[in-house]
Amino acid sequence: MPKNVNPLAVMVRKLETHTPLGHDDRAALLALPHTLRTYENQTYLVRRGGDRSECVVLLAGFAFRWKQAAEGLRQIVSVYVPGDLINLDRLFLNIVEEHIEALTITDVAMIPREAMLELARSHPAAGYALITSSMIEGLISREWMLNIGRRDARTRVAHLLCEFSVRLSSGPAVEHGYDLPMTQEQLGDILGLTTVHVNRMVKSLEAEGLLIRKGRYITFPDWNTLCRLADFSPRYLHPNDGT
Amino acid sequence: MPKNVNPLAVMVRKLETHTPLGHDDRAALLALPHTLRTYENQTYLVRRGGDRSECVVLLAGFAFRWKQAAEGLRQIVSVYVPGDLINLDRLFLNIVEEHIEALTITDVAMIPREAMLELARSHPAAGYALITSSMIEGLISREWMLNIGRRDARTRVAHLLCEFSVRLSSGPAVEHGYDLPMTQEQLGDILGLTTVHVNRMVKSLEAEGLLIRKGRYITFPDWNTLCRLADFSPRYLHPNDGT
DNA sequence: CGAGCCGTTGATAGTCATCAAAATGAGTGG
DNA sequence: CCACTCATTTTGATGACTATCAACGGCTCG
Repeated sequence: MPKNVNPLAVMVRKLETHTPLGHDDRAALLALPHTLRTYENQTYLVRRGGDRSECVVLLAGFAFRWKQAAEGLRQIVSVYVPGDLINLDRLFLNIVEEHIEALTITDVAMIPREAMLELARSHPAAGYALITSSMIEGLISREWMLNIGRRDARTRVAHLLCEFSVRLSSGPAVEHGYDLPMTQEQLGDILGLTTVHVNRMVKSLEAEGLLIRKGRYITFPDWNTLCRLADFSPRYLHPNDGT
Repeated sequence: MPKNVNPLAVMVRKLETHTPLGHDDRAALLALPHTLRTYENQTYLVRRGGDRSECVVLLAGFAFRWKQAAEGLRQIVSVYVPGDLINLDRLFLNIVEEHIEALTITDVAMIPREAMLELARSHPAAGYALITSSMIEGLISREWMLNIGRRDARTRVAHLLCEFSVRLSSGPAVEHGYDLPMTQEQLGDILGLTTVHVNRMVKSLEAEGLLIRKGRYITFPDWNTLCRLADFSPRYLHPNDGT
């Protein structure tokens, strides 16, 4: 990250993809007091019963939120990408059954809770943007529910890979290829599948020429066919386009 | 509903279960302009591309939100009970891939969008309460993801029945029995199972004496055992208790 | 009384989990 | 540079859970 660039700019840029902001609002968001931290891979960003006094913004790297069933099986319920506010809900709720963990090395900004609430009062449009981002998280959750509940394993895997492709590319012109930030075991924990079966589905997509892998880097030679097979449409990721 | 009672009282009561409100805030919520409507069973309360100018409050009856996969399979992603704001997210998002449908005959109040936004500006605590209720909806969604993704069919069914039992009983002292407002097919659409398999799981629970049915009315002779078997803990439904 | 929805049951098939173990690859230290 | 370790990916064999298909019974309602 270059010097002299406000670290929160990545968050503001993200908010502006779905909500228009005025100069004042943008300035107020960038002026939020914050402290920067770096977390290692596989450490908790937010833990059960942890501190509720700060809001965490993901600046670089990836993180995920998970829950656990009685038998120890894990379900990943959200994945966060740079610019995301990863625990906005903890401004309002005492959440004890969910954990947020770094998927890679991450840079985050911690913003005091009071500053967030005050911002929402003084700059309604900025508060509106924050709430909107949380509502989009809900949209994604519900699409995941559909994915897990009503699509077969291959379609599920393909759908998730498509979603990441869109979420990780900032602009529409970017090629559909990226570095998958997680293991197949973690994919399984997102999709409600076992590691073994995820592997077989990935290989099956590869065998059909819909996916090319070089290590963790994947590309999609035939994006349109893949989307059709995956039952994927990016509409739920960009709900306010054309409105 | 008796005369001289403000229909929105059911909503305010619900909000107060998770967020304390002052007299002013309560009064402002009750003073929201609204029109009352009744919807028949199986009609759309909110439909794709529909009107975004009003917020719908469920006063009596039940409703659900659903999405559809390519093959026509349906996934129910939320169920709403009296007092719920069922489309708060549409104040912020243009949602086209989700529908909200009445499960029973329902009474609703329609509140103009502008009045809602103005209320949030003039009475921050009331706005806070509204957002909190939306965050709780997110908590439930994520528990459903865990349920669908990582629990077997019997546990899934039992968990859902436990959840409804808690959500439908207003007070802690209420017995754990209620009138199930949906068919087994709809249960399947919530749980990602087929009708046939839901039926078998329900019967299996019944055979073990964990469930008694009289038509749609169900009771739980051994609530504690059922909760254990269902991997159910009501914590996610009452996130702010003890905080 | 017929129509239609809902719940129930049986037989069969298929998807995905489970168990076990071998490859691959990155990182470490000698 | 070469063992060596460890996480991750891959493969095979087997079995369990759930879907699918088909049909029947019960109930409500016009």
